[in-house]
Amino acid sequence: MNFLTRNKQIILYGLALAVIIILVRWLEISYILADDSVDIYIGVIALLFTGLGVWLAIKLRKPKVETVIVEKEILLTPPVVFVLNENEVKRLNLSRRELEVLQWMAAGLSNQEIADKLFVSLNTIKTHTAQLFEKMEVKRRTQAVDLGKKLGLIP
Amino acid sequence: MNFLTRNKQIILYGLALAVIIILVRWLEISYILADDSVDIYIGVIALLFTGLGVWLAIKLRKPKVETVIVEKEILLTPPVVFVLNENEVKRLNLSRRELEVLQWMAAGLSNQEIADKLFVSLNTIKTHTAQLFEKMEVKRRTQAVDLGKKLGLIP
DNA sequence: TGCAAAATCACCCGAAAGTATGACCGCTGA
DNA sequence: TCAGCGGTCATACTTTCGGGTGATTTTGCA
Repeated sequence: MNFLTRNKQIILYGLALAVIIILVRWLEISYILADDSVDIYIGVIALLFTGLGVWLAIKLRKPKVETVIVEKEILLTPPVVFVLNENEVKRLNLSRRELEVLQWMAAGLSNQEIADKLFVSLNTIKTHTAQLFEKMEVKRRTQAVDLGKKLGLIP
Repeated sequence: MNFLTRNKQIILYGLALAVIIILVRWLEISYILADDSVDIYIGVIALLFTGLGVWLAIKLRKPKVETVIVEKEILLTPPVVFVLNENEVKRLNLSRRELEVLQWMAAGLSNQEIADKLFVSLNTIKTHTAQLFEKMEVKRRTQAVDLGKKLGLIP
């Protein structure tokens, strides 16, 4: 069954060949074709079988080449490399120490913990935070952290 | 000039046809071909021109389609659309209210402001935050916000 | 080298945040 | 039906935060 389907073109071609040969033979026997008309005869046969060949080639040649589109998903991870928004730092006139305090604040440290980490007194950190809030125009450390992230001051 | 190049195949085919017809005519004249051998003669011609047809078809038929592999880079932008990390919510056993409070906390609201926004008392918010901190194992709202962002609980 | 800005520290006070505990209500699943 | 949970609220207390003010030292730069 599969054989028939797969070789349908070839079988059809063979049958067509047979039919044409039979036809030609019959014409010949019937004396319809004179000896003189051999040229035309050959021409017709040639054209016929050329057409057949073309058809065969087109049919048999598989559509084959498929366009393969490979969709490659590439996950970009922008947060991996944090770049400080220098412009905002300048605009807000934030000092280095204030920015540092802001970063630790964002990490969830208390003023005391920041003080310990930076080896300064609690009061110093308080001063820094107070200045920071004033410059950033916020009232709470949570607001400062939120705004800081939005402005690209902290990762 | 261009005409010649573009129709080279067709011209070649025509010429081949002419040559073969001349050849056949010559054979006929030379009495090499007897009347009896017409079948074989036709068969040969048929095969010949079928081959020609196939060759023609293959040659003429387009500079076959090339395999095109397109690597499509799809940018995934995670920050654009925030999806809540349900797994973490379940793991930490956070209630809806607690998550809500966390979100407002992350926006920089004070407990009193959150209370006003949710139309509940300050004490209620305090209870929620206390429970939240216990479940998240943190001690401060800033820590909760930081961890919440890392775990995908808040945008 | 001098000066402004930055960094440091201190004290006080009120506000906000966080801790601990107890209580009430409504819903739900065993 | 009853235990458990989520949500609500309250009181009392401690800790931390933030505002205000003032002062000294350090540092970067013109």
